[in-house]
Amino acid sequence: MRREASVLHLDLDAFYASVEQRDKPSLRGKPVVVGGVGQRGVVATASYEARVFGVRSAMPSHEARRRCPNAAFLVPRFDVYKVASGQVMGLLRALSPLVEPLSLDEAFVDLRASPTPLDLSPDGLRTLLTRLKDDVHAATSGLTASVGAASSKFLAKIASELEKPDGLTVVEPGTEVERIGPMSVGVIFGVGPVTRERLDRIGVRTVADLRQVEPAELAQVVGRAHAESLAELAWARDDRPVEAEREAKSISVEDTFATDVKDRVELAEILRRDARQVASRLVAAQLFARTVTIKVRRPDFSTITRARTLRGATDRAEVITAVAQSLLDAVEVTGGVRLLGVGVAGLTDLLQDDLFAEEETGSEEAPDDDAEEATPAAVEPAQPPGSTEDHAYGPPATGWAPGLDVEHDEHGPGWVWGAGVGRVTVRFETRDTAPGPVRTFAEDDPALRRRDATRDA
DNA sequence: TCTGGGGTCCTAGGACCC
DNA sequence: TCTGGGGTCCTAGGACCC
Repeated sequence: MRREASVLHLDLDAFYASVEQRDKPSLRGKPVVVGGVGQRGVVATASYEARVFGVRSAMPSHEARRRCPNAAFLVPRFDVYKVASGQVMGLLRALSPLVEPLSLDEAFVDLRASPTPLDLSPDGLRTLLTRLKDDVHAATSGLTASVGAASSKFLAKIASELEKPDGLTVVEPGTEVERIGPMSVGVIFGVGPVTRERLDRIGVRTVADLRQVEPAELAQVVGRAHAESLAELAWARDDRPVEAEREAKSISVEDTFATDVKDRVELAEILRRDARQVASRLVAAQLFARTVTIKVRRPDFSTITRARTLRGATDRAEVITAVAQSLLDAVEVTGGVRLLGVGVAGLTDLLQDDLFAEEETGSEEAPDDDAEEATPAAVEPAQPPGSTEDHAYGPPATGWAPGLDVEHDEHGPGWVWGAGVGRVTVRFETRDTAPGPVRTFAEDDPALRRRDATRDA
């Protein structure tokens, strides 16, 4: 805890949905839901207009449709969100170099680390934050942020939530303990539904209630490590530093299939494709991994993971594929698989470790008990590449998912309003136009193309 | 027509070593 | 052949976050 409210937390309001409303004038002021549009999709972000109908993040999309059938349901356009996020992070770094992004739409800033001294008095902070919000609005062509400043990360994050959306709250140092006392324990980062329920059973509902619990009892209910941090946070004691550079600890790729997959050959192909993606992300990050993990979710939603740690690290797709495949071989899948994923952990940037991994899967003889799994050569040819590219688990066959940016030779730029039964409906408008007209085309109309909207800004 | 995808951190048990 | 304790590494599962 600091003497001054020098920790800033910024959170962009309904971020994905707000970007969509910015770029699609006809959706401004209307309910918008961004997320998976398939049968098994869930809501990533709902606009405030959609929240009125009870649509929430992580809700199944079909439930969101039931609650708000008139909402526009769009797939995420991460490339565009990344551009906006980068603009906002840039503004934060201009305030102070010590910025810790939590996601595309959220970050902490340590204002104490500013090279030029800032006025950290409550009034000074309100001025600073007001200007920051204006700058965000201008730089992103209209997005709003909620910001909070306080003496710790914990309080700053609570502060930014208090007046959402478009909020600004400075928690004056010295008022923290009384401020959070009446709040639900759920405001504490790390207290989710399960912990809340457990705390509720011992009569703890508010942060102030938490202060009355014996440490031993708390540890019994939520575990030792968790208990210690909860007890501290209940008194607003939080010394966690803002950390700019956080190194990745794992990389993973997973897919939930539109329909459950039972065929092992098909699963092997998916596994290989996922392993290739993981490997290319390792290569891009110049990292190597020692542990390979697979994740299998069954139709009843039960989920298992299987992991194997290699003697050395690797970034090779063939190695990751071979290990993942041998792990999958030992998993019962006759009932079908709903989700399959591949991940790596134990990351290192030491190149020489890779030599060991090559040994492991490269050796022809494998006499010892703990000898490695099949060689890549034995696994790779199991299925001709590309044979299952267009699949139930992939994107829609035509690629015309609602929300995507397109361009038509005659009508210009627009976005996919809907697609199906061989047709695509497009609304021709952009961020800088008035709401535009809607037209329908054959899905294979040669005049219609995907468009890269990241250059619009 | 239940329940995404990408992560982090913690716990608990077993193997293994000294 | 009467039973230790600490430390590290690994695996599996689960809570939680955005």
